[in-house]
Amino acid sequence: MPKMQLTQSKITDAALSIAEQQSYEAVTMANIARALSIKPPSLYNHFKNLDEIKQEMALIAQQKLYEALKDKNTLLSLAKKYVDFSISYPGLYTASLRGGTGKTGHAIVQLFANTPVLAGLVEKEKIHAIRGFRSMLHGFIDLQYHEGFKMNVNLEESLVRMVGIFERGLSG
Amino acid sequence: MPKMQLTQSKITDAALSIAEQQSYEAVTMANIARALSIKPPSLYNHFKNLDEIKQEMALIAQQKLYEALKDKNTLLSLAKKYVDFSISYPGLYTASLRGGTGKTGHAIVQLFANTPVLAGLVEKEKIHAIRGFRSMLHGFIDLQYHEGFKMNVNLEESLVRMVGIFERGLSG
DNA sequence: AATAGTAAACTAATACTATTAGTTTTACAA
DNA sequence: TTGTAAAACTAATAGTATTAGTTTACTATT
Repeated sequence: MPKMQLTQSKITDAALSIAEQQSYEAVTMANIARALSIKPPSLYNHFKNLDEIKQEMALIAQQKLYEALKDKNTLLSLAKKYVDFSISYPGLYTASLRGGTGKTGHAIVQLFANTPVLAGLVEKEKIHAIRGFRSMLHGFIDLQYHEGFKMNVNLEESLVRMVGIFERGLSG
Repeated sequence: MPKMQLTQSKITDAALSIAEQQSYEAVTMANIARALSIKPPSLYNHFKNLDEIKQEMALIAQQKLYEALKDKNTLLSLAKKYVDFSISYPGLYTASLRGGTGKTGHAIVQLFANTPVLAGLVEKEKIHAIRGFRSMLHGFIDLQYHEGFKMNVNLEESLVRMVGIFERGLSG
């Protein structure tokens, strides 16, 4: 009954907390409402629907991913941190995928673009290279995710090798 | 009321049809039951739950993927067919991911392993290379999927370049 | 052929999911 | 102080998977 001044930011904060501590699948209207001690319909006074909440979550999750990556400047260090983020915060990583490539998305792409092996390429080739590298990273993460993180032991070695092959393919 | 001799195979066939013609998300107990003109609870006489149905779907979908790939013997032709399959039958491709790496999964891996650029590598390196290549393919597909197949025009070119980079990184 | 047993369907109910309509309450501003 | 608007609510709908318990239909045996 009290008005508790609910805001969009409080809602997305709650939603991100759930994604981070439980899972992305646990981000439901009921769970968000419970975390805020309100009833689900109240959320519709601030967001059109669950999808809009997830859209907003994606933007913030992308910013957190950017923050984690921003001081890295080689393909390997970016790749390692990228994978590390997706393992440490799977819910946040999943959330980050549900948003298009906005401002933050471009900023992340720029981190890859400014890497030694990529910086020298002509624009067109650079775009394809970045697309390929990100595909590789995301695919690596997603396949691990689907297979339940089985062979964790070789995970880092596989990543290092993959990045090595890609770098050699670019510079050679 | 008639008994209509429902079998596991008829159920998975119906489920795969739904995945193929509608979407993987449309694979629900209600939809499967409707396709078979029965009520949802009847499905539980043949499968423990929806997850087991999806498990079985995964095996069959992997077989269909293998069939589509089996006559290809270069990384590029495999990659093109792989992406083609995922675009032509997104529901089937999604289904194929929900199963671990069983017999068919290994058969698919062998197709990559027998490729000219990979066949010569020592076993350990080969494993990492295959893992990397499949990650790249899957990531490429999944990112397109999440971004809604925006830039379809450059899709093929990006793929060709990616494969080129990877091949050069291996042989160089 | 009658009957027992089993397999496979059913109905009804539970507990979730998102969402909408309509109502009440709270807070703030005139 | 009172009116208005924002923000909460309750109640309901339609969808999801699943379970319990019941009935139907077929099959095999006596």
